[in-house]
Amino acid sequence: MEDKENNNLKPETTSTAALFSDHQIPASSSTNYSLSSIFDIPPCETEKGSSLSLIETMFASHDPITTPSIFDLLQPPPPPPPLLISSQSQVPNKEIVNTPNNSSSISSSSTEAANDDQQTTKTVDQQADDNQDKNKKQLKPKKKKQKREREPRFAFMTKSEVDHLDDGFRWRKYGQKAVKNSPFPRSYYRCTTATCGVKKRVERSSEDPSIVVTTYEGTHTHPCPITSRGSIGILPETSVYGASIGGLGGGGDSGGGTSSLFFPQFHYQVQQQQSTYFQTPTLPISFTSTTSDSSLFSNTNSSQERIFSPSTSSSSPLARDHGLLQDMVPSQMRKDPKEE
DNA sequence: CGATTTTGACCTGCGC
DNA sequence: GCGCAGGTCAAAATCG
Repeated sequence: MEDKENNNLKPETTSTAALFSDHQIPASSSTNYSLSSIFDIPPCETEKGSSLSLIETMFASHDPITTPSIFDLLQPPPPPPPLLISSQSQVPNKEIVNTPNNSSSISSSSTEAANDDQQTTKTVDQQADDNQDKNKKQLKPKKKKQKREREPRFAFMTKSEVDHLDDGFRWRKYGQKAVKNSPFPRSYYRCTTATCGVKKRVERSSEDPSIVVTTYEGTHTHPCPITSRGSIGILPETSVYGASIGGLGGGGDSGGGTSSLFFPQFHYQVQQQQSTYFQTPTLPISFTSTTSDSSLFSNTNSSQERIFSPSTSSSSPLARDHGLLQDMVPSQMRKDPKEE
Protein backbone atom coordinates (compact mmCIF):
# COMPACT_ATOMS: atom_id res chain seq x y z
CA MET A 1 0.00 0.00 0.00
CA GLU A 2 1.87 2.88 1.22
CA ASP A 3 5.42 2.62 0.40
CA LYS A 4 6.19 5.58 2.46
CA GLU A 5 8.09 4.05 5.26
CA ASN A 6 9.95 1.41 3.49
CA ASN A 7 13.06 3.37 3.86
CA ASN A 8 13.27 3.14 7.54
CA LEU A 9 16.35 4.28 9.22
CA LYS A 10 18.57 4.56 6.31
CA PRO A 11 18.86 8.19 5.81
CA GLU A 12 20.86 9.61 3.09
CA THR A 13 20.74 13.16 4.00
CA THR A 14 19.46 14.69 7.06
CA SER A 15 19.33 18.07 8.47
CA THR A 16 17.34 19.14 11.36
CA ALA A 17 15.54 22.16 12.49
CA ALA A 18 13.97 22.52 15.82
CA LEU A 19 10.51 23.69 15.34
CA PHE A 20 9.35 24.42 18.77
CA SER A 21 9.37 23.02 22.14
CA ASP A 22 7.61 23.22 25.36
CA HIS A 23 10.75 24.16 26.97
CA GLN A 24 10.54 27.36 28.74
CA ILE A 25 13.91 28.67 28.25
CA PRO A 26 14.98 30.54 31.27
CA ALA A 27 15.50 33.77 29.59
CA SER A 28 16.04 35.54 32.78
CA SER A 29 19.06 33.58 33.52
CA SER A 30 22.37 34.04 32.02
CA THR A 31 22.47 34.71 28.39
CA ASN A 32 25.24 32.29 28.00
CA TYR A 33 23.54 29.27 26.68
CA SER A 34 24.50 26.49 24.57
CA LEU A 35 21.86 24.70 22.73
CA SER A 36 22.92 21.59 24.38
CA SER A 37 22.11 23.02 27.69
CA ILE A 38 18.93 24.58 26.57
CA PHE A 39 17.66 21.35 25.30
CA ASP A 40 19.60 19.07 27.45
CA ILE A 41 21.46 17.96 24.50
CA PRO A 42 24.47 16.11 25.51
CA PRO A 43 27.52 17.30 23.78
CA CYS A 44 27.23 14.59 21.33
CA GLU A 45 30.24 12.71 20.47
CA THR A 46 29.07 10.72 17.64
CA GLU A 47 30.51 7.73 16.18
CA LYS A 48 34.07 8.57 16.04
CA GLY A 49 35.03 10.57 13.12
CA SER A 50 31.64 11.29 11.86
CA SER A 51 30.22 14.45 13.04
CA LEU A 52 26.79 14.66 14.29
CA SER A 53 24.44 15.91 11.77
CA LEU A 54 22.43 18.14 13.90
CA ILE A 55 23.46 20.91 11.75
CA GLU A 56 20.54 22.93 10.93
CA THR A 57 18.69 24.04 13.91
CA MET A 58 16.10 26.61 14.18
CA PHE A 59 13.99 27.59 17.02
CA ALA A 60 10.69 29.10 16.44
CA SER A 61 8.90 30.08 19.51
CA HIS A 62 5.27 29.51 19.26
CA ASP A 63 4.49 31.69 22.07
CA PRO A 64 6.84 34.55 22.01
CA ILE A 65 5.32 35.83 25.10
CA THR A 66 6.21 32.94 27.22
CA THR A 67 8.90 31.20 25.41
CA PRO A 68 11.84 33.20 24.43
CA SER A 69 13.40 32.27 21.24
CA ILE A 70 16.99 31.87 20.60
CA PHE A 71 16.98 35.44 19.62
CA ASP A 72 15.76 36.28 23.00
CA LEU A 73 18.60 34.48 24.47
CA LEU A 74 20.89 36.63 22.55
CA GLN A 75 19.34 39.66 24.02
CA PRO A 76 19.78 40.88 27.48
CA PRO A 77 17.39 38.98 29.63
CA PRO A 78 14.18 40.66 30.51
CA PRO A 79 13.85 41.88 34.03
CA PRO A 80 11.17 39.65 35.42
CA PRO A 81 11.68 35.97 35.67
CA PRO A 82 9.74 34.44 32.86
CA LEU A 83 9.78 31.05 34.30
CA LEU A 84 6.26 31.45 35.34
CA ILE A 85 4.15 30.67 32.40
CA SER A 86 0.73 31.88 32.86
CA SER A 87 0.19 33.25 29.50
CA GLN A 88 -3.40 32.87 28.58
CA SER A 89 -2.50 33.78 25.13
CA GLN A 90 -5.40 33.28 22.98
CA VAL A 91 -3.95 30.55 20.98
CA PRO A 92 -6.76 28.46 19.82
CA ASN A 93 -4.59 25.95 18.23
CA LYS A 94 -4.48 22.84 20.22
CA GLU A 95 -1.23 21.92 18.76
CA ILE A 96 0.40 24.77 20.41
CA VAL A 97 2.68 22.99 22.57
CA ASN A 98 4.69 25.55 24.27
CA THR A 99 1.69 27.34 25.41
CA PRO A 100 0.86 25.85 28.68
CA ASN A 101 -2.57 27.17 28.65
CA ASN A 102 -4.81 26.99 31.58
CA SER A 103 -5.35 23.33 31.33
CA SER A 104 -1.83 22.31 30.95
CA SER A 105 0.29 21.06 33.72
CA ILE A 106 3.31 21.89 31.77
CA SER A 107 3.64 25.23 33.30
CA SER A 108 7.06 25.81 34.53
CA SER A 109 5.89 26.17 38.04
CA SER A 110 4.84 22.60 38.06
CA THR A 111 7.35 21.23 35.76
CA GLU A 112 9.88 20.12 38.17
CA ALA A 113 7.41 18.49 40.39
CA ALA A 114 5.78 16.88 37.48
CA ASN A 115 8.98 15.49 36.29
CA ASP A 116 9.93 14.34 39.67
CA ASP A 117 6.72 12.53 39.92
CA GLN A 118 7.28 11.09 36.59
CA GLN A 119 10.34 9.40 37.77
CA THR A 120 9.27 8.39 41.18
CA THR A 121 5.58 8.23 41.50
CA LYS A 122 2.89 8.47 38.99
CA THR A 123 1.47 11.80 38.28
CA VAL A 124 -2.19 12.39 38.49
CA ASP A 125 -2.24 12.42 34.80
CA GLN A 126 -0.54 9.13 34.55
CA GLN A 127 -2.88 7.62 37.02
CA ALA A 128 -5.75 8.94 35.05
CA ASP A 129 -4.26 7.45 31.98
CA ASP A 130 -3.92 4.19 33.75
CA ASN A 131 -7.51 4.29 34.66
CA GLN A 132 -8.37 5.12 31.16
CA ASP A 133 -6.37 2.26 29.91
CA LYS A 134 -8.03 -0.13 32.26
CA ASN A 135 -11.37 1.19 31.40
CA LYS A 136 -10.76 0.83 27.78
CA LYS A 137 -9.46 -2.61 28.06
CA GLN A 138 -12.50 -3.67 29.90
CA LEU A 139 -15.61 -2.25 28.53
CA LYS A 140 -14.62 1.02 27.13
CA PRO A 141 -16.79 3.00 29.41
CA LYS A 142 -16.63 6.64 28.90
CA LYS A 143 -13.30 7.98 29.61
CA LYS A 144 -12.88 10.11 32.57
CA LYS A 145 -13.74 13.61 31.94
CA GLN A 146 -10.47 14.66 33.28
CA LYS A 147 -8.85 16.74 30.74
CA ARG A 148 -5.95 14.96 29.38
CA GLU A 149 -2.83 16.78 30.19
CA ARG A 150 -0.21 16.96 27.62
CA GLU A 151 3.31 16.05 28.14
CA PRO A 152 5.79 18.62 27.11
CA ARG A 153 6.48 18.38 23.51
CA PHE A 154 9.28 19.23 21.27
CA ALA A 155 9.14 19.24 17.56
CA PHE A 156 11.67 19.71 14.92
CA MET A 157 11.96 19.33 11.23
CA THR A 158 14.37 17.09 9.59
CA LYS A 159 15.25 17.03 6.02
CA SER A 160 15.48 13.39 5.51
CA GLU A 161 14.40 10.70 3.22
CA VAL A 162 13.32 8.49 6.01
CA ASP A 163 10.37 9.09 8.15
CA HIS A 164 11.39 7.41 11.27
CA LEU A 165 14.73 8.65 12.31
CA ASP A 166 16.82 6.61 14.57
CA ASP A 167 17.33 8.71 17.64
CA GLY A 168 18.76 6.04 19.79
CA PHE A 169 15.59 4.98 21.43
CA ARG A 170 13.43 2.13 20.46
CA TRP A 171 9.99 2.99 19.31
CA ARG A 172 6.93 1.02 18.66
CA LYS A 173 4.40 2.24 16.24
CA TYR A 174 0.93 2.24 17.61
CA GLY A 175 -1.01 4.18 15.13
CA GLN A 176 -1.16 5.97 11.90
CA LYS A 177 -3.58 8.54 10.76
CA ALA A 178 -4.15 10.42 7.63
CA VAL A 179 -3.51 14.06 8.06
CA LYS A 180 -5.92 16.51 6.73
CA ASN A 181 -4.65 18.46 3.79
CA SER A 182 -1.65 16.30 3.60
CA PRO A 183 -1.03 13.33 1.41
CA PHE A 184 1.24 11.91 4.01
CA PRO A 185 0.03 10.02 7.02
CA ARG A 186 1.13 10.73 10.52
CA SER A 187 2.64 7.92 12.46
CA TYR A 188 2.49 7.52 16.18
CA TYR A 189 5.22 5.87 18.11
CA ARG A 190 5.75 5.02 21.70
CA CYS A 191 8.93 4.27 23.48
CA THR A 192 9.14 0.55 23.91
CA THR A 193 10.54 0.77 27.37
CA ALA A 194 7.84 -0.37 29.67
CA THR A 195 8.01 2.41 32.15
CA CYS A 196 8.59 5.10 29.63
CA GLY A 197 5.64 6.83 28.16
CA VAL A 198 7.37 8.99 25.68
CA LYS A 199 5.63 9.29 22.40
CA LYS A 200 6.53 10.72 19.15
CA ARG A 201 4.71 11.63 16.04
CA VAL A 202 6.26 11.59 12.69
CA GLU A 203 4.83 13.14 9.64
CA ARG A 204 6.03 14.56 6.44
CA SER A 205 5.48 18.08 5.52
CA SER A 206 2.90 18.36 2.88
CA GLU A 207 4.72 21.34 1.60
CA ASP A 208 7.97 19.65 1.18
CA PRO A 209 7.89 15.89 1.26
CA SER A 210 11.54 15.79 1.93
CA ILE A 211 10.97 17.28 5.32
CA VAL A 212 9.98 15.15 8.22
CA VAL A 213 8.35 16.74 11.19
CA THR A 214 8.98 14.83 14.35
CA THR A 215 7.24 15.69 17.55
CA TYR A 216 8.37 14.21 20.79
CA GLU A 217 6.09 14.18 23.73
CA GLY A 218 7.19 13.41 27.20
CA THR A 219 10.46 12.61 28.76
CA HIS A 220 12.29 9.39 28.83
CA THR A 221 12.63 7.90 32.23
CA HIS A 222 15.44 5.67 31.30
CA PRO A 223 18.78 5.92 29.72
CA CYS A 224 18.95 5.65 26.06
CA PRO A 225 19.51 2.17 24.85
CA ILE A 226 22.11 1.68 22.28
CA THR A 227 20.42 0.57 19.23
CA SER A 228 21.55 -2.12 17.00
CA ARG A 229 22.45 0.44 14.48
CA GLY A 230 25.06 1.78 16.70
CA SER A 231 23.38 4.97 17.43
CA ILE A 232 24.48 6.66 20.48
CA GLY A 233 22.05 7.05 23.20
CA ILE A 234 20.99 10.02 25.06
CA LEU A 235 23.62 10.51 27.55
CA PRO A 236 22.79 11.01 31.12
CA GLU A 237 21.95 14.37 32.35
CA THR A 238 24.45 16.86 31.24
CA SER A 239 22.36 19.85 31.24
CA VAL A 240 23.12 22.92 33.04
CA TYR A 241 19.69 24.27 32.90
CA GLY A 242 17.89 21.06 32.70
CA ALA A 243 16.22 21.56 35.95
CA SER A 244 15.02 24.96 35.14
CA ILE A 245 13.96 24.48 31.65
CA GLY A 246 10.29 24.51 31.91
CA GLY A 247 8.31 21.69 30.70
CA LEU A 248 10.87 19.09 30.31
CA GLY A 249 13.08 20.18 32.89
CA GLY A 250 13.13 17.34 34.54
CA GLY A 251 13.85 16.32 37.69
CA GLY A 252 14.60 19.56 39.19
CA ASP A 253 17.16 18.70 41.71
CA SER A 254 16.26 15.14 41.53
CA GLY A 255 19.58 14.71 40.01
CA GLY A 256 19.54 11.13 39.23
CA GLY A 257 21.21 9.87 36.22
CA THR A 258 18.25 9.72 34.02
CA SER A 259 17.98 12.08 31.26
CA SER A 260 15.26 14.42 32.05
CA LEU A 261 15.08 15.54 28.56
CA PHE A 262 15.84 13.83 25.44
CA PHE A 263 16.81 15.15 22.18
CA PRO A 264 17.28 13.02 19.22
CA GLN A 265 20.75 12.66 18.18
CA PHE A 266 21.12 12.09 14.60
CA HIS A 267 24.17 10.59 13.32
CA TYR A 268 23.68 10.94 9.70
CA GLN A 269 25.74 12.68 7.24
CA VAL A 270 24.38 15.91 6.17
CA GLN A 271 24.46 17.52 2.89
CA GLN A 272 27.25 19.85 2.47
CA GLN A 273 25.04 22.56 1.31
CA GLN A 274 22.62 22.28 4.07
CA SER A 275 23.25 25.78 5.05
CA THR A 276 21.10 26.79 2.20
CA TYR A 277 18.30 24.96 3.74
CA PHE A 278 17.09 27.91 5.63
CA GLN A 279 18.24 30.45 3.28
CA THR A 280 16.57 29.35 0.21
CA PRO A 281 13.32 31.17 0.11
CA THR A 282 11.92 28.77 -2.33
CA LEU A 283 11.93 26.13 0.24
CA PRO A 284 8.41 25.67 1.28
CA ILE A 285 9.09 25.52 4.92
CA SER A 286 7.60 28.71 5.96
CA PHE A 287 8.14 28.88 9.62
CA THR A 288 7.03 32.39 9.65
CA SER A 289 4.05 31.81 7.57
CA THR A 290 0.83 32.63 9.23
CA THR A 291 -0.98 30.10 7.22
CA SER A 292 -0.20 26.54 7.00
CA ASP A 293 -2.03 23.36 6.74
CA SER A 294 0.16 21.80 9.24
CA SER A 295 -0.88 22.23 12.76
CA LEU A 296 2.68 22.25 13.74
CA PHE A 297 3.16 25.38 11.85
CA SER A 298 -0.07 26.97 12.46
CA ASN A 299 0.82 28.34 15.76
CA THR A 300 2.11 31.43 14.26
CA ASN A 301 -0.87 33.55 14.55
CA SER A 302 1.06 36.06 16.45
CA SER A 303 3.23 36.61 13.47
CA GLN A 304 5.86 37.47 15.95
CA GLU A 305 7.38 34.18 15.62
CA ARG A 306 11.01 34.56 15.43
CA ILE A 307 13.34 32.36 13.71
CA PHE A 308 16.73 31.36 14.60
CA SER A 309 18.56 30.93 11.44
CA PRO A 310 22.11 30.13 12.10
CA SER A 311 22.98 30.62 8.55
CA THR A 312 21.98 34.18 8.67
CA SER A 313 23.55 35.08 11.89
CA SER A 314 26.88 33.81 10.99
CA SER A 315 28.14 31.80 8.18
CA SER A 316 30.98 30.30 10.00
CA PRO A 317 29.36 28.20 12.62
CA LEU A 318 27.37 26.35 10.15
CA ALA A 319 29.99 26.22 7.63
CA ARG A 320 31.98 24.15 9.96
CA ASP A 321 31.19 20.61 9.85
CA HIS A 322 31.27 20.01 13.50
CA GLY A 323 27.76 18.97 13.52
CA LEU A 324 27.34 19.77 17.12
CA LEU A 325 24.67 22.07 18.15
CA GLN A 326 27.07 23.98 20.18
CA ASP A 327 28.92 24.80 17.10
CA MET A 328 25.90 26.39 15.68
CA VAL A 329 25.33 28.68 18.50
CA PRO A 330 27.01 31.97 18.68
CA SER A 331 29.68 31.85 21.23
CA GLN A 332 27.92 34.38 23.32
CA MET A 333 25.18 31.96 23.89
CA ARG A 334 27.38 29.32 25.18
CA LYS A 335 27.54 28.61 28.75
CA ASP A 336 30.63 29.85 30.25
CA PRO A 337 32.14 26.90 31.95
CA LYS A 338 33.32 29.16 34.65
CA GLU A 339 29.81 29.96 35.49
CA GLU A 340 29.19 26.48 36.57
C1' DC B 1 7.24 -17.38 18.88
C1' DG B 2 7.81 -12.90 20.51
C1' DA B 3 8.09 -8.29 18.83
C1' DT B 4 6.54 -5.04 15.73
C1' DT B 5 3.49 -3.08 12.26
C1' DT B 6 -0.93 -2.42 10.14
C1' DT B 7 -5.40 -0.78 10.24
C1' DG B 8 -10.24 -0.10 11.34
C1' DA B 9 -12.82 1.30 15.17
C1' DC B 10 -13.39 4.03 18.97
C1' DC B 11 -12.75 8.08 22.00
C1' DT B 12 -12.03 12.95 22.90
C1' DG B 13 -11.76 17.80 22.18
C1' DC B 14 -13.06 21.63 19.65
C1' DG B 15 -15.43 24.67 16.46
C1' DC B 16 -19.66 25.82 14.40
C1' DG C 1 -25.77 18.90 19.51
C1' DC C 2 -23.25 17.62 15.53
C1' DG C 3 -19.46 16.81 12.75
C1' DC C 4 -14.66 16.83 12.07
C1' DA C 5 -10.03 15.83 13.07
C1' DG C 6 -6.57 14.18 16.09
C1' DG C 7 -5.19 10.57 19.05
C1' DT C 8 -5.38 5.81 20.84
C1' DC C 9 -6.66 1.01 21.15
C1' DA C 10 -6.32 -3.64 19.97
C1' DA C 11 -6.88 -7.58 16.94
C1' DA C 12 -4.80 -9.35 13.00
C1' DA C 13 -0.95 -9.60 10.08
C1' DT C 14 3.83 -9.56 9.39
C1' DC C 15 8.59 -9.91 10.50
C1' DG C 16 12.94 -11.71 12.33
